[in-house]
Amino acid sequence: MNPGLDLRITPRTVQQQTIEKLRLAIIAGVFPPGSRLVESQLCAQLGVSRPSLREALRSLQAERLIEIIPNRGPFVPKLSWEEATEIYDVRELLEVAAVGRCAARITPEQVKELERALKAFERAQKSADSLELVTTAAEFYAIILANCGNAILEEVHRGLVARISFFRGRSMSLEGRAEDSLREMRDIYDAIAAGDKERARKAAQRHLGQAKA
Amino acid sequence: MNPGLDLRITPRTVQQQTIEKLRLAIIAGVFPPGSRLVESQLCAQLGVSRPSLREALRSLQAERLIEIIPNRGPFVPKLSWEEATEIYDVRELLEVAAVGRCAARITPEQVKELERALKAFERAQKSADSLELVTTAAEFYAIILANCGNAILEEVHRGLVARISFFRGRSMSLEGRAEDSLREMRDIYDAIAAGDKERARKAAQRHLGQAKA
DNA sequence: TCAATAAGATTGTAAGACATTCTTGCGTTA
DNA sequence: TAACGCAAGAATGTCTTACAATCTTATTGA
Repeated sequence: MNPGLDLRITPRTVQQQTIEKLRLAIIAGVFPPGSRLVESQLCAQLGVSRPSLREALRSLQAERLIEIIPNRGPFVPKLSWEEATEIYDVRELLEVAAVGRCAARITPEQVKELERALKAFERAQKSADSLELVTTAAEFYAIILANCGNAILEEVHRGLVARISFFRGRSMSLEGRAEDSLREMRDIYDAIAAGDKERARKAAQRHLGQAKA
Repeated sequence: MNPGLDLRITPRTVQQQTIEKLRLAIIAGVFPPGSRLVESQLCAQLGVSRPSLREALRSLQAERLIEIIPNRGPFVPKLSWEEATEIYDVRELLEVAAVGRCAARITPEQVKELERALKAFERAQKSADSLELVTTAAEFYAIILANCGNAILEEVHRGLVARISFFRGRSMSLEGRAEDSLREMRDIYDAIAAGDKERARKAAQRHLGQAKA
């Protein structure tokens, strides 16, 4: 037997589902930044008891997706421009590293996956669908992070991306930017497919540097 | 009035204190990796009710300081060598970046603070106190992270360091390694004090590369 | 010896209760 | 009129109790 393999089936508990529903709702912007989350209302909407809900809220607080002020309750934080910039900076750091690592270890099968993601982004760019652009670009990077060979790197990255999800819907909609993005992402893809670590890092650095502006 | 300044006084709630006590206990190794955390026992030890304790446990779970398997309860995870390596890699990434940023923006006052931390490490090295070595080295880096100008970077770093705290007690005790560390850390300090970003990054890279072995 | 079963322990979830704190509207007063 | 203070209502923090579901362990029987 392989002792490292855990075949345990984890039943989906109530508050686990509560966490996921709330997380998705927050990321999707159902609760806009600044809005308060009233326990009694959420209990009614989700159909769970207050203890279960509160446990879920604590998890989301630890993820920094919500803030909880004692005696005032939880609310969705408003990202200041400063905080958003800091998150973007760290995210860039992680993504550049991930792209480099990915180039050094990617398999042909994963290259195919990445190619599919790139084509999805291309389609989104042609259809000028702003939401699709964001989604497919995120998917492209998610694949890179998933294949960078470091699960921690991926985990931290996912946490940061979740926190700026509301912000990102606004950024990609700038005209003309999408075309540049596609070219830059293709550069990244080419370098990764060629297994050229340094070129991949440079391309990613360029892309993210552009996106910052 | 400065709208960015939040003067709110946050009362220390029961489960906030519970989180902190448990976090410290886990980091300090009171609950060794692999040990189970039984709710009823913790309630009695901490003097809090089960709902409060469970909320605290959810927070720690989100921080990855504990794991909770449904119907089996929480336990302190055993770090595999693989996971530890991944955490170290990301930590290195963050620290090198932080050292560079720190060098570019440090104030004379902060240099003094860093100097004190370095001297504390030097004293620990002379007294050959293994625990002190780990503590003071961590403090040295904590100061750098606190002054790197990016709170997110610091926050992520702190989360990762907490997860490998139990691991680190074992590493620094190697004979001779402390002397090298001191020299390398002095290099980092000198470069930061001189405001030389690239030299600081190189020195940090060298130090962490050494520590990995 | 091994498997099946039953008892005990632990967790997941809910409901209720109460003190504390925050918010808000109203009335009073300068 | 404006500012202050007070009181009522709402929401949260915390605890207790309760019970079903699940896991662990010990016992029993083949």
